[in-house]
Amino acid sequence: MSLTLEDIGRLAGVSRSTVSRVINDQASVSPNVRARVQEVIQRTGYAPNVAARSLVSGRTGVIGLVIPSRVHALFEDPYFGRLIQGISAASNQSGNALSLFLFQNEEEEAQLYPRVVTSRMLDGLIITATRMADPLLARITQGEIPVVMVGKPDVEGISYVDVDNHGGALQAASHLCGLGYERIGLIGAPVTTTAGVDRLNGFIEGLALCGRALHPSLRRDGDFSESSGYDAMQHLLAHDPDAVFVASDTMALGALRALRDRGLQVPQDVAIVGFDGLQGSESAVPALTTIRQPVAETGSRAVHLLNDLVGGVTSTPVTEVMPVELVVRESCGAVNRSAAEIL
Amino acid sequence: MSLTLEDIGRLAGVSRSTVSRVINDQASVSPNVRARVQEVIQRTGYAPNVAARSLVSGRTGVIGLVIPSRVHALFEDPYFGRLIQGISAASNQSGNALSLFLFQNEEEEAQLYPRVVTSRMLDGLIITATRMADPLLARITQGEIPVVMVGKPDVEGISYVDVDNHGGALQAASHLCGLGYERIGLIGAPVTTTAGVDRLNGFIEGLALCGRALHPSLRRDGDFSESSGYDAMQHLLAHDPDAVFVASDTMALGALRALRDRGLQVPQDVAIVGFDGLQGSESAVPALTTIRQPVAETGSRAVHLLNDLVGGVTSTPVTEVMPVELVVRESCGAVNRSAAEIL
DNA sequence: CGACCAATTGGGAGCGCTCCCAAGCGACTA
DNA sequence: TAGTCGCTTGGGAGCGCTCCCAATTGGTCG
Repeated sequence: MSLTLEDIGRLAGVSRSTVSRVINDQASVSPNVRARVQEVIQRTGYAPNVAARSLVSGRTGVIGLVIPSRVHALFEDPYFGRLIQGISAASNQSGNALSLFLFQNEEEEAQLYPRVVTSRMLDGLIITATRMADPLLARITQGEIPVVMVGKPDVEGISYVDVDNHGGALQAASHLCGLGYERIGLIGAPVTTTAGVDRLNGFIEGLALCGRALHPSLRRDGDFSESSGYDAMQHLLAHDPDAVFVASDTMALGALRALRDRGLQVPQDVAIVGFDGLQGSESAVPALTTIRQPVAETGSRAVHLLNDLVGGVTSTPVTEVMPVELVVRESCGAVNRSAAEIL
Repeated sequence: MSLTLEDIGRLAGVSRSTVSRVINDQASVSPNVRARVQEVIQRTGYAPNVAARSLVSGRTGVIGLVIPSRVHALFEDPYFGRLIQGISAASNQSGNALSLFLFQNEEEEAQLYPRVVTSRMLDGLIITATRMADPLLARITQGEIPVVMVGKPDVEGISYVDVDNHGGALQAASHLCGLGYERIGLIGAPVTTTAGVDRLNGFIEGLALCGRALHPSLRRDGDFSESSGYDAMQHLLAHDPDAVFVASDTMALGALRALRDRGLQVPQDVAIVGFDGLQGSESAVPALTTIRQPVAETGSRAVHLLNDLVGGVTSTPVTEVMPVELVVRESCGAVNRSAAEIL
């Protein structure tokens, strides 16, 4: 039914081995033989059987992307779509296929993960959206397979790509301080994630640099969902903030909605700075000032690190931190401010 | 390094063949041998090498999900996240792995698709988000591999799962007519998609049932993006609609933003009905009346159909249409209306 | 008590590929 | 001219599994 190396060899008048050499770009094939073989491959549309190939080579050409439990909620956030796009693009480019593992619950995870890893169907794994003390991380460190994480894990010895959560939050705090706000609050990301912890600490440090502290009543954590941002903002309003840093754009959208419902103006009554730089932050009303993180690039870097690991280029755990960028739009009040200054 | 059937056999004191029989749940293995083998498998954490297995069986246990070009824009829409979740869950459940193919452009698609198909890495393919006269469809019909589409293709002979776009749009039109609106407009989905065409026709038919027609100046098509909904609504406003059916929730959110920018009230000045039933439609201001489609279930059904095709249960193309449901919230004015009636 | 049968088990073959070694061949040197 | 070397090329072995057939076993029946 399907063509084999042997078939191509017969058609080109050479042996299986020679065809294999041509396909794998190995030296010591005479130019005209190479050309003849390539012509036959082109004409027949032959592609090597990946099963046979990986049976002997031990490589499958497939990398896995694991997004563990509780994603049901998380997928609401456009972040994952962007990440998947970045990872997919880089995989395509490096000649890998991408397998997606979305685990609905821990049971499924516990059942599927070991099988996936030990059945040798993957060359390596990219894992994201883990939480602290995630049972998944314990499995990883047993190290049957190369792993790169997106987002810093809370254990040592695993390669990862992270974004500068700390620096971004610090910048957000400084920006709000610099604009003269006095009662600056925080809607935080879950502190069960390293991103949540880093954004919290960066924010606190940023306030400290301006001689301020984060008053406990002006902090409320959400779970990355829009509605949790809405709820958190409602609580904070009881304590009268004049500015709030919201540790994700999706939650910031919820915060904006809460303010609108209360009839409050942004940024006049309360200024807002978000974190992520997602599509929706630009078309929000008012347009959201935010810390933009390079999501697709983060995914792409993870693929490259993983390929290095798989190819044996790297053997020790590697770490990379992607820069973030403050994007000033309307919600922080900086625009009005400078307009006022100009007048 | 890695365990093989032979190793397990040695540990259990039986042969390779017997272990294979146990793993594949075949008859004619004595109960105590079976138990002994299973114990060894459990203890060692053995999982069969998928490459070796699929080399001989011709099955890989992997299904592919293809989302073709131009998705860069589309991924903004939470629809795809939901779809992927549904497909992933069903794959996990049926013991398949899921490979994701996001093609950034037609070139990449033309290059990768044939290789993926002919290299036998996939048992079957789910394809979505194609447009009319999509070059990808021409390839499919050459039929090297079982394919199920999500969304009706514009050619015959391919299995697919679709949602009742026509019926949903018809229902939206009837609902708005029933509420007494007179100048009912449409922000359509691209007519380069069958969903766009079906929603358009369903809407026109629904108006016709109430003795109305869609005036050309009250129709404007978007491209599923929030901003296209914004733009379309701005144009429609020049023609003074009192209600608009927007053929996707994401575009409806854009339409809502356009109305807010003009200082118009929803539903008092313009009523809105969306289509999709996404998360965001509920927390929109005002909450969006919409036609809810069962996205995850659609994906799940596609996996099941594909498995039937792969397993040889089905051989002729199969078609399935998922029901949709009108979800009445605030933006259509029905709530206020009945409140007014009560008074 | 011997022959036959079903149930269970083991091992060979082969899936399509890569790797390795040996053979062929032309050209170049002593 | 004979020997040697390097470049090409072909074919055997084997990756780990499933499938098939043959061998063994225990039990049953005439």
